[in-house]
Amino acid sequence: MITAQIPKGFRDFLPEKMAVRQKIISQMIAVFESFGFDPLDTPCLEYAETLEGKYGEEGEKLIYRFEDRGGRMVALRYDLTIPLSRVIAMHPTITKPFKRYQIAPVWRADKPQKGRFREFYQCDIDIVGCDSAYADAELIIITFEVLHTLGFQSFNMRINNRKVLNAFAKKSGIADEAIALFLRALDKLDKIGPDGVMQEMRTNSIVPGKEQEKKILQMLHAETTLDDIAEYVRGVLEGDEGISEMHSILSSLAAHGVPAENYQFDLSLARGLDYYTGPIFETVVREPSIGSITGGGRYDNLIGLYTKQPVAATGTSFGLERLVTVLEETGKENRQYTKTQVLITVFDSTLMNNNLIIAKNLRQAGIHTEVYFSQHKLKKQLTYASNRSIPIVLILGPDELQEKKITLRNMQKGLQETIPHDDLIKAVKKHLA
RNA sequence: GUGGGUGUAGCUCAGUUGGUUAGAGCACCAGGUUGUGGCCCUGGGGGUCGAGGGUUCAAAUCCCUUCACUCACCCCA
Repeated sequence: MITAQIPKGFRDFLPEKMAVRQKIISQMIAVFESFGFDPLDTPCLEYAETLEGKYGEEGEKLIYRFEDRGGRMVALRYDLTIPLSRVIAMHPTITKPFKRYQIAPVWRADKPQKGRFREFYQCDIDIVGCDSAYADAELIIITFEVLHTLGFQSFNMRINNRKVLNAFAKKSGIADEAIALFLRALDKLDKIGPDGVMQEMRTNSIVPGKEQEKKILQMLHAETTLDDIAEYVRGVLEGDEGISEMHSILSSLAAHGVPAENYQFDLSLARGLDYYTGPIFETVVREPSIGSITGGGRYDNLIGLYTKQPVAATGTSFGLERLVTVLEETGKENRQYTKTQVLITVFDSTLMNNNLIIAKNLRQAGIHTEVYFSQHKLKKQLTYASNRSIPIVLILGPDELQEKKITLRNMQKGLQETIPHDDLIKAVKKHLA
């Protein structure tokens, strides 16, 4: 027996859901294109080895992988960044810097919960073949523009840099093998506080001594500024580079007029994916508590894994479902989802051809028109229009036909008028205005 | 992957210490109104009580298994 279900963490999108999604997507694309980004698409399926070994230990477990009929190991894409890197490696002659956007589903074999699905849409923007920190800054500026356009009020874009983090770890005497653990502990600062982070570092025994512990704790406090960190890592080449990138980014954001309350340097931002090499960033919203709604960073070494020539790249990603969830919970969703503007009701089949001609004329005038096909009672036809929030209903029965007139009912106002045939388009437009 | 919570009508949920034909509101359908949605009135349809097994004279209720949903952790968009 077939049970009418779909796999856990997957979803159907009914028209009202699609309306919100499409609105977000079209506004987002407008912003992307205004910054010179072009669309690019890649297949859902990749060879497993293309994806493996890129995301780190935790990410690796979440890849949907399986054997196809030919015995090849394949995998559903886990994000849009790795497939893009593969494309760049396969097409080395593509003009750079290459700016692209992509809005497409990705799959993660995660346990679903609020704002977290096994299939979800990422909206990615990437700049390939440019190592300037201004490229990273532009991604953050676009993030702000998109969220601002969508009507988001309180959001916080956290910015950090892997080079600074590495230098921070090095100065604190953390061994190279322990850096992943160090970053993971650091990432929990929000949740468990400085002492909690230190506790976790102690249990993993990654800090060599008391002196280093004291230094780290000092850096974890909220008052710590970028200058304090710069002072701490001074002399480590990587650290100095990272600090200078941070200055470029922060000044760039200020120059673009991004409000200071919407972004900040945050030493505790680590990001889980292994492939980041430079600036990293993510956006969080306070309510609903849903984790991050965007995230990204620089991945200069990734493309080099597929080809001999390394290519610098940076990118960021919006979680479409999470954007929808936030907009819904803050009450910005749009209830009237149909695009239909006019419904033509029918009395009996002899009048149907007449209705079809009127519908054709309305459509030619750019009006979205739907014809009711079944000879249901008028009451039922009006209920249908009402349930779908169709604003205008045309009624043409024997009475109207005789006088060459049409009854136009404005469903929102509950008013109706009978007008001559020739005035129809003008009248409809008047009611829609 | 680890640990809680919840599964009863299309939806949101009641259902007493196990006790006869399992209820309500909303939604749906029909009529009141033979050419008029929303408000009101009347009536109606709809349930293998998530699934499988067990205990019992008797199970929505107790026990076991399993599936699904949900929340937290891990991690992340």
